Amino acid sequence: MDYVTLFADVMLPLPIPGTYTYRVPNDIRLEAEPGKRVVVQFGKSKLYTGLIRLLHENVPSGYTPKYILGILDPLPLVNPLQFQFWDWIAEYYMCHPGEVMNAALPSALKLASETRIVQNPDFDGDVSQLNEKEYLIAEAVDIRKSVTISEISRIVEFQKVIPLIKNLIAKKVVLVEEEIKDQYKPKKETFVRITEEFQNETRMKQLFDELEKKAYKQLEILMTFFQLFPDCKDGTATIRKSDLLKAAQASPQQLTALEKKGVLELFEQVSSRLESFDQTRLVSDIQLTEQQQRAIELIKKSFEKNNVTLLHGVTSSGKTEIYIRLIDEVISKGQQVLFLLPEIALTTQIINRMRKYFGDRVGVYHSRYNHFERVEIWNRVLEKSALTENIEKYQIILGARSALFLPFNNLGLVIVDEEHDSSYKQYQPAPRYLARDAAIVLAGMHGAKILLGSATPSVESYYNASIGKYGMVSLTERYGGMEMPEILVADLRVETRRRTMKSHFSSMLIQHIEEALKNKEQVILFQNRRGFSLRLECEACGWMPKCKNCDVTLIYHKYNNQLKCHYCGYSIPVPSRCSECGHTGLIMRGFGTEKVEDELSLIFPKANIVRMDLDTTRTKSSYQKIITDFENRKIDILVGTQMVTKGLDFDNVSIVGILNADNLISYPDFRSFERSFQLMAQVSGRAGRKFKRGKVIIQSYRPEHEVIRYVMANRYDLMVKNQLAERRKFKYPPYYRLVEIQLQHRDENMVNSATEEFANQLKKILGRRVIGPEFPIVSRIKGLYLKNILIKFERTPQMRGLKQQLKEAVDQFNAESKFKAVRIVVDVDPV
DNA sequence: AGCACGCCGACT
DNA sequence: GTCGGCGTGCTC
Repeated sequence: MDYVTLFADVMLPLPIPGTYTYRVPNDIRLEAEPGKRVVVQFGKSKLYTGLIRLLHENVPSGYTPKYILGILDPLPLVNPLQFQFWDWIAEYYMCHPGEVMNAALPSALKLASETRIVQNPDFDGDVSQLNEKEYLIAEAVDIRKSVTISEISRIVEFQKVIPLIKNLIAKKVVLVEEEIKDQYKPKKETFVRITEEFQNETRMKQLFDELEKKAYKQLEILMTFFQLFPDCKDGTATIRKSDLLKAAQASPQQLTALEKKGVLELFEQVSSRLESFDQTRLVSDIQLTEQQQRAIELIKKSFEKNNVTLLHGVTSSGKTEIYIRLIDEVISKGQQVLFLLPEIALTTQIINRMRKYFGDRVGVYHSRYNHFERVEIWNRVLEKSALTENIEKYQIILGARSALFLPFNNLGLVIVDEEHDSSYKQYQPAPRYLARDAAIVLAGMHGAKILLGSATPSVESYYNASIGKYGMVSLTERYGGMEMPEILVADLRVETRRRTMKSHFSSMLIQHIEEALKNKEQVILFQNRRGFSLRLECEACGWMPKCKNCDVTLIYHKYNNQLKCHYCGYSIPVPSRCSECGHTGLIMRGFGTEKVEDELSLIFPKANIVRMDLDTTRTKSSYQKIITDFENRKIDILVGTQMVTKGLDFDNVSIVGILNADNLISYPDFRSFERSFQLMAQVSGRAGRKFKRGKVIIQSYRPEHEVIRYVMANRYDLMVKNQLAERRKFKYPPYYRLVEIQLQHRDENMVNSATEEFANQLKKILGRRVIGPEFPIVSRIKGLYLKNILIKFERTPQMRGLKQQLKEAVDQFNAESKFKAVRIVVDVDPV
């Protein structure tokens, strides 16, 4: 039959502009569809997974298109709304579409030619069902253990590789190596069922009588089984062994006894990696306070007029119950909900809470999941997926910022909790997007409503609400009538002068901790990361060991007794003498992690002190253990970084201490004032018990500072007012939009002159909107010198055109100047 | 991003 | 005289 040749514009996961046109082979032209993945050769030898964006019949001129080598998906993996969203991100955040694709697709969906194929450990060696070519590949894999796709293409014809490998995977002969790397093994669980012999009712009755006298617990196991499956008399009723034991409160030995008697039989079954959860509570059972009830009504009312509503609720005001109610209403209409949280706020506390009400309809998506779990989640959001045809779809996704990219097709509501959190901004690599803002755009494409929640909204969102662009609903009372904590400031100047400081602890803080411990109450101490790190310094001349690649001092790590750079990983053993003056007296500077513990335990020898920071929470389980121990009151004092401020609710904390408020406030950034307030207010929110007002102690050398005064008075409103005035005056967001342009090169002079010239070029089109060039705080990273140019755009409709001009200027500078080798990184709306 | 092509320094 | 450094340009 004659066809007009079909062509496909394919998007590749690479930092290149636009799409590339490939020819669709006639034998698979019916399978081709936008949104499906294809394997294509790009360049001399590389194979990539691309996505079909568009099918057409326009014969390209000037080159001969290559063939698509294979179509990977029976059904589209990406829907048109997603493509529209990706395009917006690429456009707005000035990056390449391929970079967005890279961020959006779970890596397990992007097999490239260097993906290695290995033998499936379950392969029994039976090659009888393989055809000749499959056999050749199987043999190669057997002999060489691991083979790349391009190597296989030397064995068989290039175009046939992908379908052949697909067949071999289906026949369980080979695996894709990434699966091995991620320790992917299908999860197997033991299930229990009644043996054929005992499906006979009289036989079972007989057994019951026997067991009643001799082994009552075994009888209980059986009774529990029959209670769970009251009308199942055949062998189709199965239950997870662990579930049965739990329900019957029996031991494995007791179950084994039944197995030996031939009553029960155990068998293994592959189960989903994603845990299954039962809904144990009904949303309608939530008892809302009057305040919460009112808030829900106000939010709904606000949604009638505004797409975006800001929920400004003080800490512990019960925002979660409000979210749950709103989510319930949206999913009952058959729509999807996206609930975004900052990564470190995605704790089991919040996840379990959602699962109690929504069971298996909640999916969780964050960085602690491996590639394969992510693919499963993707497929359970996708409207039509071959993989999960008969599995219940997720209607609610609880996730960190990357959850924005899941294949939603019918969003009704997007919630961005802790919307002020700076970790919503992705900085490295591109796309450098701000998830909160992108969520608003995504919701707009779906016609969904957006709820931004925070106890301390960002200045931007608060401003948008105050000018009527967003709706706003406030919760001013804490749940259960809990009072706002009392905030005290320990004046470190006075305490230092009077010599009442013990190491880094003021007498005021120590006194309060003592009292809390006496009352069996718990304490949280907060220290930001900067303060936590230990540096080495020469006593005599002040020299500090620096990284040879980066413009930073090295950080001491106790476990391997080395100094390490936190930017590039460069590390050296601890030097014994100063390399400047040769002095041997090198001392530790900074309030290091162990030091806090050591010194605290000297002051409070009986207290159980645990610290929580990146080092002690490397694994998911260690993090969870600290939380659980703290909840169970096994820990008296918890010392931690930002981590202790997010998403955790403890009910026995009477004292919260902020060890050094000053290094928070003194950070040289236009947001430092806002950030310090948010952080201190958030940490303070951890204080308070059901029947007792909590206390917060802020240690500072500058207790008269405005931020501290606002925190003490709990005056978020004044903080914002102050900041808005400042930002208007100095041309910062929300009145102006920032674009930061960073130039990078390993030669310092090159960066200097390039930035100088580029800034001058930009000034020609953008005039006084161009600020700088200036060195960033860390001016060299991984051997590259860095210099920034900042652009301040006013918020007018013409801004789009100017941004377009900026983009052109960047491309032109990249392509034509003598500074081609200088890398340019553009960050729109830096946070 | 990756890879080939292409022009300048330390080695068989 | 070659091997290899990474600067430059292209990939459907």
